[in-house]
Amino acid sequence: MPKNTIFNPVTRLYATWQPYNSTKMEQLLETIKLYISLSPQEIQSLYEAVQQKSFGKNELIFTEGKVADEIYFVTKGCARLFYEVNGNDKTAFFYTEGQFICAGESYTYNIPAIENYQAVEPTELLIFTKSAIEILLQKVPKLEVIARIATENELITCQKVIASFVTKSAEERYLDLLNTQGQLFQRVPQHYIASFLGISPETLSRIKTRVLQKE
Amino acid sequence: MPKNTIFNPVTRLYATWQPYNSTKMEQLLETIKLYISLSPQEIQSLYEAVQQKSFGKNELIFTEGKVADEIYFVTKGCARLFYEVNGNDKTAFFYTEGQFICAGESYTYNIPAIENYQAVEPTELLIFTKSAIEILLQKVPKLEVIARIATENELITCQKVIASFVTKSAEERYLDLLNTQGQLFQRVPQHYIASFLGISPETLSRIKTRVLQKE
DNA sequence: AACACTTCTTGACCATCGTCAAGAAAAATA
DNA sequence: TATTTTTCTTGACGATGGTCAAGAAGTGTT
Repeated sequence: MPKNTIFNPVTRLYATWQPYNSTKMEQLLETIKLYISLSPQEIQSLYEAVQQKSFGKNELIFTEGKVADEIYFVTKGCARLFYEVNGNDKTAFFYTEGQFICAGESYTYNIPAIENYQAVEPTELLIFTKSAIEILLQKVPKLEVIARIATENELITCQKVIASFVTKSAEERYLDLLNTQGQLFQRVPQHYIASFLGISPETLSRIKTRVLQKE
Repeated sequence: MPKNTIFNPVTRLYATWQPYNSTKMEQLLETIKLYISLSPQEIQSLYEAVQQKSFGKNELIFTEGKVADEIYFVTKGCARLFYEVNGNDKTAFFYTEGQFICAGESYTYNIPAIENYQAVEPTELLIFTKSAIEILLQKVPKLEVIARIATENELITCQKVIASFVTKSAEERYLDLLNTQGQLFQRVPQHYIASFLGISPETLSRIKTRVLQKE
């Protein structure tokens, strides 16, 4: 049995049980507590719905072509969303601690995904399978609220990204990212950030020196 | 009393009542029926929650600085989302028949919106005020599903737009738009489309001639 | 410490894009 | 229909960005 086998409720008897790590779970609970409160029993149901998995640096979390049937929650590390486009890959988004990851269209409409997700540092995820979520939501319907809020927040974030592409120059987007997500520059290779900004690595390098000279 | 006054439940006694147009409502019902079925009583509740308003060409539907407390549904015409950025405006999205419009962050978190919405052709909207939605969802909880689906679909659309900015050139984005939303070029001024593609009107004009020559 | 590998920077050169300005075409208005 | 206004196109030119290539800096591995 390979290490880090994903726990699958359907094949429960055969899979390696990955005990949840209470520290990791607490991080999810913190996020949930921002919006609703849960009884000990409800928390127990949550525990039963989730598994945990660790990914090494550069390890792939999910690859295109598959139908997504899991939602991930980042408890540690950083992952990126990238698209494989004729040979080279393009980073479209970063996910850090406290964020949910889901290949939305694939998960919702059961079609093959075009997204890839990869750990860019050692990363730990909580994993909810679709079937586990169905069971969980029957037991604890008010968690629907969390799903709605997570979706709304991601939508708001995406709309801001689009607004930045439409209204701002590459240099402005770089400065914005520096102000709002500065830690990313310490955590992920610059060429990933470049493609997230919609430019080449060389251009990002030149923008950086240009900005430094202005100071 | 100006024509087309927005019906406001709070000032019901003073506002002009805009009777709903059953043809327009049917369009909304068609959209809803794709996902759930409603009893005659539930449809009646929906009718009571909604008002209708017409906008002339170029009329502003919603402007930045206000806190959004309404969701719109386009039954006829076309609207654009634009941002006002030091003097000139930048179009970030188009909404046509069957789509919901909502300044998400403002509506969700009660903060002033930075978005503007404008009719680019004579446009007719169904309007749901926040308070009317609250009442409606208490009466017909299963409409929550529609809210969730509409949010999910908009998220998926936004993710595709971001993917196109990150992975494609301006010319490729133009060709994509032509294939998927070609009618837009017959309906809205080209400089709106240009800024939606993240380029200047002149560049779009040149891309068009370049593409024509390739054929 | 030595080596390999990845990442980052820099230069050269060319392609693309933005801006300004002028005029043509199309649409709205009188 | 005539006139005004808006939209679209085209040219010129400068700014920005992409690509290729070389080398430097930094990481990780043995």
